[in-house]
Parts: sequence; C-alpha cells; structure tokens
Amino acid sequence: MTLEEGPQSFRVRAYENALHGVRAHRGDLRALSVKELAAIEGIGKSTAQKIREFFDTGRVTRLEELRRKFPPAYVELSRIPGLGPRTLARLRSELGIESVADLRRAIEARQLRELPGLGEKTEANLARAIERLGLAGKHRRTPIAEAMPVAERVAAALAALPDVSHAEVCGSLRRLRETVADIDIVVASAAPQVVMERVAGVAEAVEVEGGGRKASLRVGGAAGGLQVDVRVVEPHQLGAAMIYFTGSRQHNIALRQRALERGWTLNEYALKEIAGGRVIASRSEEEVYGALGLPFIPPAMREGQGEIEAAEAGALPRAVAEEDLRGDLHLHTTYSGDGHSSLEEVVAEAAARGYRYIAITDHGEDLVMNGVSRERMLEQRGRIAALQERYPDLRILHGVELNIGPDGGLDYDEEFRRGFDWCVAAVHSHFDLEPARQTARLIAAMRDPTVNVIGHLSGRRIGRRPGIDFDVDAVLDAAADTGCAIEINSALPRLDAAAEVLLRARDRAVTFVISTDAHHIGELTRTRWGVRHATRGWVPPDAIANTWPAPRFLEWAATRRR
DNA sequence: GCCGTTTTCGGCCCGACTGTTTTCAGTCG
Repeated sequence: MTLEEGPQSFRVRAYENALHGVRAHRGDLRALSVKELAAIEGIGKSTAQKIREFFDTGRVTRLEELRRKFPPAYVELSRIPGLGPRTLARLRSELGIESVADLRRAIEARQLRELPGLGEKTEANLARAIERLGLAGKHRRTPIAEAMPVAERVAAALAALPDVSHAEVCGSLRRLRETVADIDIVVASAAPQVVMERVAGVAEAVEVEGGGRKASLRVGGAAGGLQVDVRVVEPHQLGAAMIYFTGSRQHNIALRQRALERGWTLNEYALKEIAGGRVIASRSEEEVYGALGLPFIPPAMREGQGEIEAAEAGALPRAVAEEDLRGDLHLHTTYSGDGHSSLEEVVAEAAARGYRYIAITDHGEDLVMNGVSRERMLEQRGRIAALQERYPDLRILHGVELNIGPDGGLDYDEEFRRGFDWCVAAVHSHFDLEPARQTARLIAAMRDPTVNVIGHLSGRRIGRRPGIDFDVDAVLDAAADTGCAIEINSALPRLDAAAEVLLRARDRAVTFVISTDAHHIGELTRTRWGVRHATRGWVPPDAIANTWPAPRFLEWAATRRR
C-alpha cells in the first residue's frame, strides 16, 4: 500500500486503524458477517469484505492484485532509505526501473539526474544507500536485547556531557518493543551546539544535520551497527519532546486529535493554543497528559490500542512497578550447569533486594547438559534449610525448573516433584511440533498437580529462534481453569509470554508471575524489564502473584499441590 | 479507506530536513 500512495496516505492509516480494531476485538472474528465486521471501530465496508473473503477463501483478491502490480524485486526498491513511493513511481514509469539492479545501472549511466526534480546529489545519495542496503534498509530491525545496552550506554555518555540535564532513551525501545529499527535519544540542553560538538566522542560515525539539533550516529560493530538518532531540545521542552519521540505514531496522532478538540495543537516542543500560541504545557510528560485531561500513560502502553480512551475512563490498569515485587520465583544457581552464582550468593542478593520470598529453581534432570540429579536436588534442599535460619525475613522455597517433554511429560516422578515447594515447567526442546501437539503439551503440564507456573511460555529467543506455535486462547483458558500461573520472563531476549498473549488474557482470570530467570546475581535487576513488559500487556498488579504479601502468596503456592 | 446532525463529500496530525527549487515536493520520523 505504501508503494501506491505513500506511508502518510490516509488509506494506509485507515488500514492501520482497521488492524487495531481487529486486535482490540474480543471474540471470534470468523463468526461475524460483513455487516457485523463493518460495525467494528475502524473497519468499514471495504475492509470488512476483505476480511470475510479471507476467512471464506483464504485469499484476498485485492492483495493479490497489488502483489502482481508490485512484484518482490520492485518491493525491494522501497527498502532503500531516501527513496519514497513518489520517486519510485517516476523511476518505474520514466526509466523502466523494476529492481535494485535496474536502479544501480541507471545511476551508473547517470540517468536519474536527467529527470526534473532529481539531481547529482540525489543520485549519489541513492548509490550510497544501495551500498548500505541490507545493513540499513528501512525494514531492518534489531532485537531489543542487542539494542537496549547500546542505547543505555550512549544515553549515559550523553548525559555526562556539560550543559546536559537529561538524556533519555525514547522511541520504540522505551515502549519495550521486541525489535527496534533504530534508537532515539532525547537530550535536554540549553547549549545544543556544545552537545553537537561532543557527540562524535560517543560513537563511531556521526552525521550532524543542518539544524544543529539533530545527529545520527552509528554505534556498535555487529552487522553494520545500530543507528542512533539524537535530538537536542531546550530543557523546558523535554516533556513534549519525550512524548513525541516515544510514540507510537498512532498514540501521538490520537493525542494531537485530542489537542485539536480543545483548540490546541501538540508538537514536539509544546502543547499550545492554536490562536495566540500560548504554551499550555511542555516541561514534563505528566504536565502534557494532565493538560489533555489524562493521567500519565506509561510508555509501554502507548501503542494506539485504546489506551487513551481507557485512561480517560479510568480503566487503564495501574502499571506494576519494581517496588511492587516481593519475590523472584525463577532463579538458578551453580547447581544448574549454566548457573554462575552460588546458592548463598543468590539468596544474599535476594535478601539485599528486600524480597520476602524467593524460589531457587535449578534445572530438572531431563535437561541433559544442565540438569540436576535427585541426589543433588536433595542435597540442595538441605543447604536451603540451613540457609533459611539465617534469613528469617526471607522465605526460601526449594523449587525446580522442570522440562516439558514433547507430550507434556515432566522430570523425575510425581512423588519426587511433590517434594519441591515450587515448580516452574518450561519448554526446552521439540520446538517444531505441530501446533495442536504443542498446545496439548502445555495444557498437560498445566494440569499436573505439582506445576505452579509455566516458564517462558513459547521458548522464543527474540530475533534468533521463534517460539513454539500453539493455540493461545486454549492455553489461556487452561491457565484460568487450572489456576496454573503463566510466567512473565524478564530476560530481554525472551520477554515471554509475549505482550500479545498477555493482552489476550485480559478477559480471563489468569494469574501471572514476573520472574528474572537469573543465571547470575547481576540478573536479578532484570525485573525492570519484566514490569515494563507486563505493563505492555496491560496486566494489572493484582494479577501478578509475586506482588502479593507473603502469607497470601505462600498460601496460594501451596494450594496447587494439595 | 473511514467517518458523519456541519452525513454521502471532504475532511483526516505535525514539523524538520534535503535537494531542487526560487516557493516547493518528497521523505522521514
């Protein structure tokens, strides 16, 4: 669609709005008629017909037409940065360019500069963009686990520059999206020229744009590195700028519409009156949301999925905070082959964090490389009992991370499993079974009387390995039915269960647990990602069992195995 | 493509930068 009319086209936005309507819809879309589909917010007659056609035939005629009109080689051209739909259409009609190879030849033959509106500079820029395609194509995305450390390092370096009051990671990274196209950092400084002069010191390559407030850096060695866009604003503009650069685009559009309804306009500098230009709010995000009659909306919820309406109605769940967590229920020690901190170190770290309860959960014996035998498990249990006496305010549960076999079988035997205080069960193998078997496998584990929680539900590694394919609704129903909790795994490469799964659980009585799955004491701080990921899935704090006071939590944990 | 008591057409969020212009179109975020 973008090829035909440009990404800003209203038709593109209409399709995006329709997508949000589909996502927000509760219940089975398949059962709806065209008329019923068209009644959904954002979906009109045309899109309703396409959806119905897809359910009935498995195809969409219009989509197939577009694919014929824009074959893959041509679509590839649209990935080149700086080459938009209008120029592309001209290149096709006037020079017959149908592929990246065609374009390269046309540039070498100096044909582009002959077209009105294009020149030598454009030719050179496109040539350079083609060279970097693959490294920096428009659709290249980096897993959050790679991007976040880079972003935090650059932001810290910028924050340390003179005359800088804030340097904040914004963009999709702040919203905790699983993959990001680039890194956006907003810097507050009254001396932008100083920042621009020094910015070269924090990255390998820098392009400062003409305005003197914007710089593009390339940082990190792997696969051509990451693009970091740095934007310097006046300190009093920080709030408006952070909203603007955090997005999402859909969220910002909705905010601006809201501003217009009040006779105001919102941009990256301020919320102000259209008539006269008086500034209403700009300094902090809270101020801007407040002026628009809204509570602060957590970045992780800013996806244009109805959060503004929910916030206005007071129906947005409170974002769970790290301070809400009273325990960590997925922790490894050196007993696991892949653990790097001793039992004593892990317990001491948990106590230092002020936790009231934790579960030590080393791998069950079925995990060949890293599993723990019965004998070693019993030995660990003895050490935990001894350690418990030194930590009267911290209840140490002896747990285990069980492996869910291809048919739902678990480690040891039921009697031995009943000896643990807490059982996490998780998939570590057989990722390629058909969905029906994966679903049955997960549900079988949930029905096991010793299993408290399913760990990293899909087993995915973001950007590296897809998770298992299973029936989300059936698994969530089983979670609500059995009382077996679902883990919110805080590790950035996992963030599992996925946010879409968490959102799907909204209408069900599913219990969650935010865990770090730490293999080293330095990883207990991962809770900061876990709480943000839970927020992204709109999970209310009370649905998260490890926010509960110890008596309630321990009672609940013990109930499953009676 | 969607939407609507300003309803079946004409609106739809905002601004910066670039390259090519000499007032603007295209691209991007």
